[in-house]
Amino acid sequence: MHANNANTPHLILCAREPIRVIRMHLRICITLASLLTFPYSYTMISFDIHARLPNGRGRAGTITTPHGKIETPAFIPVATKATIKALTPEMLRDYVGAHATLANTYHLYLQPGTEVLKKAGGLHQFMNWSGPTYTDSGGFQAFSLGAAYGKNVSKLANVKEGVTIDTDEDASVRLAHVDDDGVTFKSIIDGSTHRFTPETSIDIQHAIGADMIFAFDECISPQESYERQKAAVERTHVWAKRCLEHHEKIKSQKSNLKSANSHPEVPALLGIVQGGRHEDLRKLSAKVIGGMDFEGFGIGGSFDKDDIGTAVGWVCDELPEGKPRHLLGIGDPIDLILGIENGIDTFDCVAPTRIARNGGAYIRTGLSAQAGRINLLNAQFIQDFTPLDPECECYTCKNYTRAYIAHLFRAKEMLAATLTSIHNLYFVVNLVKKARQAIIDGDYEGFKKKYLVK
RNA sequence: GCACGGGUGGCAGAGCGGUCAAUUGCAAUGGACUGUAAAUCCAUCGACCUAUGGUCUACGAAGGUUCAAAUCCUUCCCCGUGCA
Repeated sequence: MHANNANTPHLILCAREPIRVIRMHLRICITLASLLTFPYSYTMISFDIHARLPNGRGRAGTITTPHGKIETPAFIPVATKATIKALTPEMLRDYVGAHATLANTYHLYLQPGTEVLKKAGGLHQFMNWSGPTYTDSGGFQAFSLGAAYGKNVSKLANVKEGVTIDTDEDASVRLAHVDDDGVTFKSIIDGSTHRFTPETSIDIQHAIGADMIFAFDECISPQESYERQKAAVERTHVWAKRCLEHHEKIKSQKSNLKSANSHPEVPALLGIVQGGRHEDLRKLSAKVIGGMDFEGFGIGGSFDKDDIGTAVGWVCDELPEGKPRHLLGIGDPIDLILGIENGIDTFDCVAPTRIARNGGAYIRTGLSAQAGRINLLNAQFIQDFTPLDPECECYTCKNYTRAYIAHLFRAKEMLAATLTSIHNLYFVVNLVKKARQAIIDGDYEGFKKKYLVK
């Protein structure tokens, strides 16, 4: 089942029947397993693969959750604080066409807190999003509020430009400190101290109530040494096991609480692979995490800016075939294409909305790095009465001009963020949808040629 | 008309003899943004040049004092307030 299909593309392309049989077999196994282990709780998720790329990695499928389906590959917009910034959930559904959202444990734990989430009836009801949801575990905040705090450090490094070692010893300014047992955070809201462990992260995520939750991992800077990367991988593996055990414990508790009319919903737990830019660490992590009983996988940590696809491929080749793979925090259009062809099923990323709020709009002419983006604050758009992207069919592009949105940005009107966020999210969500269709149609290369205009 | 107060770079507004091409904010120009610390951050912002430095022109205008003036003095021109 876990065979590496990278070298056997013909098998994938030509033999549809065997795949269907394997898929059926797999579903039966999963169903049986969940019936035997957790007879009283509703699962969780299932994953079906419908088509594959000739390279054996990329695939098109469907994740089924208690709140609906996600057709994969899919781009999952980020709703950190239970809101897609500047958008209503209705806009996300009707104008963007997104299938799911991803919220954040650390942020929702601080504000409004799990009691409010529980009383609201869970994340879906609270934010009025009826579709599938994820929560991230808070592991990333150990990085962004820790080593990266106050610095211009991205989790993407450019190896060609050289990677400097992080020698900054002034840890006092950090808002997060990691040790073997967990992470001590300071609240970004009021500075109060809070402790996250694998167990508390899982507890909080259960309380928030998403369909899919992530293990608590350690994400570190790409500037850290190999030794430090290795240590983070090992720590992440220990924490993954603890998350899984704690998750199982909560599941059985929920099962025991079962009454005739209650069907406690249990989220699916996804393990996270780390390993930075190092092939051996990535493969090791994928093997270890992939061997644990997660329902899906996240791929986190830092990457080489120029070569995300390769690292993703190392990992996906090691992960079990039949479970969904989520590439955490990656969303540049070019990276989505590279991720998909290397075996990623879902992505989340703040880039489309953050870039939108800062005046940037994706355009179709060239997805290579900066070529595929315009800055609406540039003087040249003040009297440009064309749509953001002339080839785009989103709500914003059908109804508004660059000149108008440029005016809104200069006037600091909120609608600028809304219109541009709709466009950017539509852009990436639909780019991935088109990739999915191309996989199903067997013309991924044609798709790439069309979208990778230099 | 008299008495005060004031005229500083696109705007607002510091500076009140040398360390001032002039604090700061806004505006402007460009850049960055990849599991959201982010409607944020960074750079530039008098002109020119053989450009981690140099030259010139600048703080209403014109003179003057001084080694040195946005800063002191004189006159003029504007603006505000008060009194006639």
